[in-house]
Amino acid sequence: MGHHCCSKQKVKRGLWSPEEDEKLVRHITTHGHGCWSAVPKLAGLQRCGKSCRLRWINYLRPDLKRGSFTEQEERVIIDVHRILGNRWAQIAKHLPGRTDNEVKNFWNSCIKKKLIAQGLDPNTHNLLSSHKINGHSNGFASKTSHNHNRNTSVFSISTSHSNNDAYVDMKTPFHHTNSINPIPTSLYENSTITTATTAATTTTTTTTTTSEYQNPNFASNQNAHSLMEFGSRSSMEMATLPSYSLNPSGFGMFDESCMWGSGTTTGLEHFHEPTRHEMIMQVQHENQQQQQQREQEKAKFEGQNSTNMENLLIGNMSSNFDFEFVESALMPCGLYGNVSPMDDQLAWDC
DNA sequence: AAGCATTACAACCGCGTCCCG
DNA sequence: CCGGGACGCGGTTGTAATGCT
Repeated sequence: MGHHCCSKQKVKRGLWSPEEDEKLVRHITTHGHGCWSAVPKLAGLQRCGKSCRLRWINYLRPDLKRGSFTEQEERVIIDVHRILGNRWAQIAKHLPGRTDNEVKNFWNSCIKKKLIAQGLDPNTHNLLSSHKINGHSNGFASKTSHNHNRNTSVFSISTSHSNNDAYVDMKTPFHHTNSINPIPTSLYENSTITTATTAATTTTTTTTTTSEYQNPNFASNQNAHSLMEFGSRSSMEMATLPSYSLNPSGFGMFDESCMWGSGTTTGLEHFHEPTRHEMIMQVQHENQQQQQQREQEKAKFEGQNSTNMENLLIGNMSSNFDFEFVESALMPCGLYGNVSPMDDQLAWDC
């Protein structure tokens, strides 16, 4: 059965033969495709126009880049997917020479599995529930907990739990993060920072939702429980991650208001045990803000080519973002590399 | 070596959107 | 405004290649 556009014709389906490819290429290179529904007849093919279009776009187009995806391309896919979700055509626009079909297949066959293996939900880029924090001995959890609590106000952390080398107070809504993170380093060759965040400069511990790009899968169903799912990862797992980021999903990374030292407090002295009501209100408030921001950012993002994407991402860093400070002061603290629990206080002090 | 399972990728299908008469 | 054709997109299926027992 052919498509409606060519239902009158007897069309072939399935894999294309080299002869068919040749006919299609010859026709399009000499005449252009014009109206696709007319192509099969003009090219002498027993195919439906839609099939010809697909074959050309996904396989025969001369500008296609063949071969496996590079690590950089993979990072871009993950990053953009986190923002846009399964919008393969949009994602593919950021990867010259790659098609939406190719990106989609690569995602389903490879990236998805990698993320799952790292304990990340490929749809939300959040930690899977099976990877909730269950112990407190890992540095990743402690590091992220520190860096998150500064902009999540009523939720706070404590490092005073003596039984654990780095205790995480799970009241913190860990999903609360700062936009694109990580950004592939290769996209930012002129920048001295290897992991970028937006530099929303919150100066107090009151709730401040920073810019955040999230895909629809992540957006709407957050609740107090799921917010806690961002959690631990063993240092061994962390060691396997690319150096550009602690968390390839980009979620739950840093609170720059703490890291960049723009605030007047360390956060640690602002311990406040939230009431249940406060927690609920907090979560609702954040969800609302995030939803609005996601919509705005998504609108901005759509239609951007890769160059504009870089500009957009960089543009979201505030002007007082101190790259040199970040690189010189934080890199040694392990904030951009593998993290050990021992780095915790040191990083904070930075 | 054979059979089965898994993987990777090409291709199809259906639906939504756009455009034009 | 409406209807139909063309196109684009995302989900799904089919199939060849590869790996494993």
